Amino acid sequence: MRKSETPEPEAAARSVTIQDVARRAGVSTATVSRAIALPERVTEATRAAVFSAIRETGYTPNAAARSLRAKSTKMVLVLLPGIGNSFFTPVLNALEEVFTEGGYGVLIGYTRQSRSRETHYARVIRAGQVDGVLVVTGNVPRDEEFVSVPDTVPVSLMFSEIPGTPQFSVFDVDNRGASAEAVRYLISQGHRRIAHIPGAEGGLEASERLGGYCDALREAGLPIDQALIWRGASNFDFASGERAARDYFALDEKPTAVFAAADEIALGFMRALKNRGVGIPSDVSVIGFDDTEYAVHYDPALTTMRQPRNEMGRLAATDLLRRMATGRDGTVPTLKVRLACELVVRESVRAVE
Amino acid sequence: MRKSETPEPEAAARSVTIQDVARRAGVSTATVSRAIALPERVTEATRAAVFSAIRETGYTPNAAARSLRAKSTKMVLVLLPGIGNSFFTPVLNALEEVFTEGGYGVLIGYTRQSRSRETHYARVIRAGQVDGVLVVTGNVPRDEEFVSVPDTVPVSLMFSEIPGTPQFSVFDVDNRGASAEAVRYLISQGHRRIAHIPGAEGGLEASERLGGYCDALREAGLPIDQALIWRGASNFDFASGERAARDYFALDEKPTAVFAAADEIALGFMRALKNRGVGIPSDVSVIGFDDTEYAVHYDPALTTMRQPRNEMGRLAATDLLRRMATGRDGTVPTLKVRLACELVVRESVRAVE
DNA sequence: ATGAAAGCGCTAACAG
DNA sequence: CTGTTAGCGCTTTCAT
Repeated sequence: MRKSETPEPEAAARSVTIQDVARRAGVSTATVSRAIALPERVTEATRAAVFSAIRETGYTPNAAARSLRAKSTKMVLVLLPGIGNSFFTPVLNALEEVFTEGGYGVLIGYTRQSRSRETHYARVIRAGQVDGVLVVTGNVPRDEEFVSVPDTVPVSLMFSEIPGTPQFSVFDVDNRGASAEAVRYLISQGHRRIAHIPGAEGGLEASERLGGYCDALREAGLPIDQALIWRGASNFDFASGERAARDYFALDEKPTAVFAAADEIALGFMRALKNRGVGIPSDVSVIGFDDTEYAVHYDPALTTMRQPRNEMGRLAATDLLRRMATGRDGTVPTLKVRLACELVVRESVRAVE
Repeated sequence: MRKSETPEPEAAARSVTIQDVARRAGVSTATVSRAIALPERVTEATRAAVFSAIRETGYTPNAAARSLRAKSTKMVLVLLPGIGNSFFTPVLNALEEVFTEGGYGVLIGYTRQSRSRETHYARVIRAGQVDGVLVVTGNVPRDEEFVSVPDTVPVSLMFSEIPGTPQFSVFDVDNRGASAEAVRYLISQGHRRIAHIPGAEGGLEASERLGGYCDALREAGLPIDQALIWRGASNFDFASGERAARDYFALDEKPTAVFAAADEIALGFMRALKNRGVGIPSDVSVIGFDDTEYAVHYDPALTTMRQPRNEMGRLAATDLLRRMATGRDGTVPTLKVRLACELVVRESVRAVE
């Protein structure tokens, strides 16, 4: 291990630059740069000399200098809402994998539904710190600055579109249609009195899912009863489901089935009911939305509409990669991809009559 | 909205630089730089002129140029193992919050227990792309290059230390002691025949927890029976718990209680038992480790040893912030912080006899 | 095929 | 208090 690897004893702190490599290889810095970027454009001998100099010095190109010159940072910003549920874990996993493979680093940002945070990240983008942005959230970044950015940096949206923004690629599902399908399934199992626990108001996903619920009811000639729509969810979380349970218990004429706008809501609701001795699905059937990790492991295993989160992540990342590669000339068209959801039948719904 | 915000029609693509601001404000670039960094060092009038020029032009300092000059990127790298469970969600949440507040961006990297990935991230560090590194994982990055980096960039470890690396700060829990405490609790409830489902072999955490299990048994004068140690976990995941259930059913003389090395393992195990009609805790008591989000919502709610993940994240981030602030002179001592776990009694353990 | 030189956008001496 | 100047480390013409 004891080699001539320490250039000069006194030059302790300074890190090794392309200059050091050039000197050592007996060539110019331009040649070193070329040997790395365009190996076929230098002599075999030169290349060898350069690479051994690189190895000997332990040289790694400085990212900031490269970015400054190239006007590209090889980083993307992934914006998440930052609510602490696990819905986003597989998404982030897929994104990190594809981006890293494509040579990009992943900078994450949690917007936490806060204006100042959105402004902060808008600044990050304008500072040229990232080459692309992926907004993974049900919450629309309302910041004007934000919507004004994308002419220079490609932006994609996951799960929730922003109406009137053709400059963004979008990867989502048909929330309304899938929700209708979920409710139709309940109806097909003989349920006639079906309640709904919507997500937090204000979000596009929540209102679409509510819309789908109503569609299916209307379609079947069933009445839409406001007493069966248990609003008040603060998020797609357990607590919202537990809160909805109070509405259930307050009701005289109970529904036989419930469509929750998210798995976590469904799980919270089920737990609260079981705690008070209500059997699922013997007394009430429950269907969720998302198919998160815990849906299958819960008891009873949750019947739900699966959103292909991993696939959506892979597609969104691949598209962004493609758009970033083609400069910012906007020659690459944006994509609006709507994936299919899939009904996953497990144990939480039973047929009645 | 139609204002003079478009500087020159032809200067479309080029982004606004400090030069543009200086010209507009009628000062030098140095003054602009100062007005931003050291506002108190310029005249009131100058400051006003500069800031209105900034506003008018929509200027945002270029991150790459700043990093190149300042030799600091204001970014940290958070390395995660990348297994798809939700254990890390709150950790990442805490980290992002503290780092963002401290003015740092968070670059994430999933090592996925892959050598090449570790090498990749070692390169990111050496490229000066980050000012600090947080290794959040039970898996030790074995890469030599990795261990050789930290003289230049502060590195901290969470959940699992690397023996012989005083240059890293460490934030973990006493896995062995906490596990012993969990098993002691089982013993205090009258259990004498207690099984253990260890985590994946090779990890320090898994072996420590197994050690704690043995400690508590020995302490109580109970035999350590290899037939009650159900090895074969591949990770801290559901599947490992389900696999352990097979060992349970294969056994003639069943244990009355089980200590699982992680909540997810416990949940997978419980689910498998319940599926075959085994009651929890009526037939078997189960205790977990971690207190992840789902432990409390499961039925029965899981009794477990809580790791203060959020607090650990906050402390680790704060320490790294502090170490990054003090240059790389290494004058700031590293910390070895061992936090206390807490037994959370819920419904999955019952007293026997 | 290689080298010289310019310059990306910014900050930090150093003068004035 | 403000301007001039140099230069961070790299890539990229433009010559040779």
